[in-house]
Amino acid sequence: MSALSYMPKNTARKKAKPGAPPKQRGGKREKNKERTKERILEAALQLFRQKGLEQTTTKEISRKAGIAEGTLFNYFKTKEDLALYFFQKETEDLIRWFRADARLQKAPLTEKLFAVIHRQLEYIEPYEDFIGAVFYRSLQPSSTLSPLSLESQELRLKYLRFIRDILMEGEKKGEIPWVGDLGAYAVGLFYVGIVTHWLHDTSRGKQKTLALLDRALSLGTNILKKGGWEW
Amino acid sequence: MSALSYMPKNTARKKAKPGAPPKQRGGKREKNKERTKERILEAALQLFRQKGLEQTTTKEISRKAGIAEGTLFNYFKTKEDLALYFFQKETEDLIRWFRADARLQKAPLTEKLFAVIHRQLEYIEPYEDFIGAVFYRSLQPSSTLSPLSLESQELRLKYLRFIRDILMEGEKKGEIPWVGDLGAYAVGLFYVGIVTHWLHDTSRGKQKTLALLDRALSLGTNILKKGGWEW
DNA sequence: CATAAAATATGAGTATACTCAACTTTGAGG
DNA sequence: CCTCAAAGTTGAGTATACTCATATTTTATG
Repeated sequence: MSALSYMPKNTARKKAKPGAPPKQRGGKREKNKERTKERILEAALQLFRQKGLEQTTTKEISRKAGIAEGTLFNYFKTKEDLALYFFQKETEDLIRWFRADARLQKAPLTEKLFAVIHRQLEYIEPYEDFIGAVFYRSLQPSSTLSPLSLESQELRLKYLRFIRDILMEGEKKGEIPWVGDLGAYAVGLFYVGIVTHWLHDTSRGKQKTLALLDRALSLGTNILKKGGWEW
Repeated sequence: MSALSYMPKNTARKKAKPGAPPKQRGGKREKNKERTKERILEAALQLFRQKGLEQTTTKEISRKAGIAEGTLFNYFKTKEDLALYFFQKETEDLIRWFRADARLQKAPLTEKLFAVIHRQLEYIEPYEDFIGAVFYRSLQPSSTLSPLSLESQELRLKYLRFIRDILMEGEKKGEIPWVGDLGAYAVGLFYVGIVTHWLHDTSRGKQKTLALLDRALSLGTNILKKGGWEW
């Protein structure tokens, strides 16, 4: 072997796409990443439901997902972020589900809102044990301390825009007067209240919360019809 | 020295009050405890305001308070508990302050509620940086995971009872129809909304939130006067 | 005052969320 | 197939909230 074989080859090789990311479809890399993310989410969900958020360690999640502990943090900035992911996914599913239901599109506003909130409660039911720890944090405004806040803000905005759209349909059909963005904000706030009630509700099948939900929505739309919003 | 001096004296000494705690007034022990608690709170408040909740370590707080790190946990179960303490104290102060103001006792309901909420906002202003992190947690329902929840529930109940009393005065004077416990709950929920708005409000002196507070309270009482609550 | 029990303080130790420098895998270009 | 840069993985290391066995202080009692 000559010394030459150790010399660096001066074949000024092009960097593989230096600026924009390659983003090729169906590559092994992308497929693996997706599978790993799925495995983390599955492991986390199972453990959160089993032992709650605080009692589940990131070490456990990683072991169950078959990865190193450090890898988990390549996928989710924090453990809280991981928990919040379920909400993000649910919000997206919720919007898709609502838009796909033709009958619901024509239903009265009250029914629409009831259906939306009811579906959300149904979804969070299995997570009851760790939901309290995560739900309220998703409301926190952005702060330099929490790298999560931006994302949870985005989630909140997506939800508010969705509600805004539903209300606007009601406005157009003359079911309620113009309530603007504040209307969506009020519904969001109402949802917080319902979840709080739901978390405390020990009645069979959370019947009390469902009853409250029904009555409060009727009350709200009735008030709006009477023009209570003009102030 | 004889071996006898090592023998246990068999003078069957009475245990100093075995059952009930001594609870003596003005003792050195009680005085020291109070002073230490004050020193911890002072140090914590200063640091929280300076660097926020997350960035402040318990080691720092202890050092500033002139105690060992372990001692801090003899006074407050968790760091969160320490932060929550400010709210507890404020709620107690708030109730005292309201009851001491004779003019306010006779004012219309809207003014009472505005005064109460406005004072709360004023109080939390200096804590803005860490309030978001603590405020929403104080809403979480009890859970075996969080040893804090019981206390924060108690705090919430104290506040709700206070609001309930104010509303009851309005009911008696015929300012609003009977709203019951749910009325207090609604005001509490409204307060959550106002604080959320306040946290996001970048207008000078939080003017927008104050305007919203004023208008929303008028709207609310007007609706109630019209009998909107009957459902 | 002397003593013991109870209350409180202490800080080294533990558990765990998260970081980071070193290692491995992938895929484009030759 | 070979090379190499970029992407991704790894687990030992770090920071820090909280625990607990031991030491110290206070108080009640003879």
